[in-house]
Amino acid sequence: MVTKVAKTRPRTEAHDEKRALIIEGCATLFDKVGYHNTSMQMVADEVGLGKPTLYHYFPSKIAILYAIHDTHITSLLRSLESLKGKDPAVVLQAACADILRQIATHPGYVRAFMDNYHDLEGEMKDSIRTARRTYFNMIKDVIIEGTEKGQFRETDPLLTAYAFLGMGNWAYKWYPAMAAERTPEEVALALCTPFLDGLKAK
Amino acid sequence: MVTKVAKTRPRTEAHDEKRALIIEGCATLFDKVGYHNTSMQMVADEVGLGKPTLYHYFPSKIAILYAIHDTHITSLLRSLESLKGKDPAVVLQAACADILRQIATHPGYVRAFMDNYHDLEGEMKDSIRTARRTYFNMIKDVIIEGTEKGQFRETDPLLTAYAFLGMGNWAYKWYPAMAAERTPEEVALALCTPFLDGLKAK
DNA sequence: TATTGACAACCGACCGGTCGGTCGGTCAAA
DNA sequence: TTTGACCGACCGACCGGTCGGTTGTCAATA
Repeated sequence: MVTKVAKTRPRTEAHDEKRALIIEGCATLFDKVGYHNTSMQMVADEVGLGKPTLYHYFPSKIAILYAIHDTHITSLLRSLESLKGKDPAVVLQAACADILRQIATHPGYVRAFMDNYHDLEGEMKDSIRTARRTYFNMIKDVIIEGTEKGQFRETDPLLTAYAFLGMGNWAYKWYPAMAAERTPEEVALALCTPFLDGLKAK
Repeated sequence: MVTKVAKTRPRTEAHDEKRALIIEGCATLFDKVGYHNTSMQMVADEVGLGKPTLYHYFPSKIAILYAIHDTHITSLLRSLESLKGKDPAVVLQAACADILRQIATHPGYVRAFMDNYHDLEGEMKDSIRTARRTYFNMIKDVIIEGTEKGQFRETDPLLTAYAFLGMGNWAYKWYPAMAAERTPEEVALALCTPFLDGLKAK
């Protein structure tokens, strides 16, 4: 029988595409009416499938919510990772622009990520919590680095990180309404300039 | 018949107290599990009443959500109103402390206010939207005033107001966990200092 | 090359359970 | 005897998820 070469069927090719399609449809609805007001039937209609077919691609509604969380936080982490080594102030402003870009291009992902984290359960919640913590600590470490280099004034880095991320994260409430007129980079500059100037050591 | 003194029955006295009790029980549950995961039966059990009795005090679940929104925003508005005339930077920091105080003392109110505004309907939503706008515009006007007085640098007051409120509002996600160790005033100082310093004109 | 059979994709109909809300009534106070 | 406070039992709607089955396609076989 030698080696088990060809694995039964394609599986990955079209399958993963449909999965992505379902996630996208879900995100659209989550953006419009929120997670709890979105039924699986609505998702099925949005994607053009029967409701039972959704369960060929995801084991449960929460699993889709998890996929959305995972996609979003993975994207943010990868982006922040690629900024390593740059100047602390530059990293912070770029991270802020990242968040705004996600809000502009994937509002449903961000809304679910912000409002429905507590609806995750078990291992899914653990996994996302870990990723969230990693992201937060990376931001906090950038602030600590800036302080140690003498570029930032002495602050409580925990609270400063919360303040900084609050500015950016909160934008999911208002930025979608003006995303057509203002680029993420432009808005990130306006948001970060006073904050970063105040943070800079005299 | 003279003046219509005693109105049929007590009505107001104990009635309003029970209403407040129901609101408080609701807020406790909203804080713990969120609006959508709180059933009217859970509220009834929390308050020690039968479920139908709740409907003697509120016409619907949404009406309780509205009462919570109304209580919260009214409190914030009254507080901000009382700061009129003071120095812009002082007003902003005090407003930030107000928000943090509300988060510490009424976390359920704040969580519902942040996460479930879109679940309000009709006139209730209109009314809260108006109050939210009023509050936001008052903050924006304080920023404009600071700029006109030459105390703040020139900025886009809209985005600056969003940035400032984002810092404070976002705290409902993390401040409850440390509210026992850090006072609202203390945290408001840490949050506002870099931001306000950066905002101040050179 | 034709046959076959295994499996992915798909779904109409249905199920158990829960939810917001109501009905019809009891009871105590005044 | 009126009226507010109260609630056990109930209802219709809807939701997440499943069942049982059909179809289309492709790889192995003969």
